[in-house]
Amino acid sequence: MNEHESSSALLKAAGLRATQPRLRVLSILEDSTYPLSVADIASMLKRPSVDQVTVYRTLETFVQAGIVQHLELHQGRSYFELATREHHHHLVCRSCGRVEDVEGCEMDSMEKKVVKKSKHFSTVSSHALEFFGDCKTCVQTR
Amino acid sequence: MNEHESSSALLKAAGLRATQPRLRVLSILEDSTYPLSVADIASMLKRPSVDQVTVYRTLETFVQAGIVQHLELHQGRSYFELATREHHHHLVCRSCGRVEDVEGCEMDSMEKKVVKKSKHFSTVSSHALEFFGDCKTCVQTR
DNA sequence: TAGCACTTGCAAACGGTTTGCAAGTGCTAT
DNA sequence: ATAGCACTTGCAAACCGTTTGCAAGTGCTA
Ligand SMILES: [Mn+2]
Ligand SMILES: [Mn+2]
Ligand SMILES: [Zn+2]
Ligand SMILES: [Zn+2]
Repeated sequence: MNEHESSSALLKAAGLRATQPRLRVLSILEDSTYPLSVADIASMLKRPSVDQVTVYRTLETFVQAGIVQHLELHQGRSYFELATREHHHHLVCRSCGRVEDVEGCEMDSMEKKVVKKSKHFSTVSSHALEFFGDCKTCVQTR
Repeated sequence: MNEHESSSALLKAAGLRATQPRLRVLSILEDSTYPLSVADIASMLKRPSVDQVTVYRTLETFVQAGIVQHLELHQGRSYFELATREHHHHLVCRSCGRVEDVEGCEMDSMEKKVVKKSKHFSTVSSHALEFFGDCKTCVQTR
């Protein structure tokens, strides 16, 4: 089974039609080593192009199906990456936007403390954590 | 020195003119126990009203002056709170948007680990951390 | 291979935020 | 106290990422 066939199977297993736009978006996400914005993905989809609206809808569909994770890294823009990875966070360059994975989350104990101390909440179901800095390239250029 | 005078002095110390809109926005932030959105603040400014654009510019000015902190709690909306507080994080209700402070940040050691493991970054200057859950009121209502 | 439901493209709407510009106001120097 | 200027404000409109409506297109099933 080649990769096209397996992607197709993945979509069908999720109850989704294996359409051209979906297969191509999935392939782009599989090839990327960092989270991508909708604009990133749309700009990689040429010949034939895929409408940006279709990219939005495809990603939303993938999120609902649990195939993709939606991230809010900075300034109100949405980023997406495959959900097949272990829970992790990101390190973002304030200057160029470069994103690097941060493995190893140690928030479990803190979440418990948060619940214990909270007045208005009895459960904490998730958290968002990003680190910010300037990447070596940007530090050098300055 | 009453509170109006001290607010006025605070602004002047930052090299800012103590205008009516600025004094009123500052007072609203001082009175709030949780971060406020621009819409929140604008809706509290009646008789006479203050244009939403002015609220945006005032908050941006305050952020530059280090008086106010800009938070991105969840997609598409900016929140602001006084920067005079100790570093802390927030617990946000996914259902109604209620926000509660979370005191006690334990990220220092994790930031060091992140830097040590990073390939492309040599410093981490800050982090954003929010916890999400459903507040007791929303859990009950469901 | 035909038919239908699901999916896509296009245009337009949306909502938070930013910008341009003329009118207004706080501050400083008289 | 007042005049003058720079800074600030209000209003209208632009901006930009995202969402929605609808007709045309396409994957899947029978
Ligand atoms: Mn990642
Ligand atoms: Mn707070
Ligand atoms: Zn985590
Ligand atoms: Zn912290």
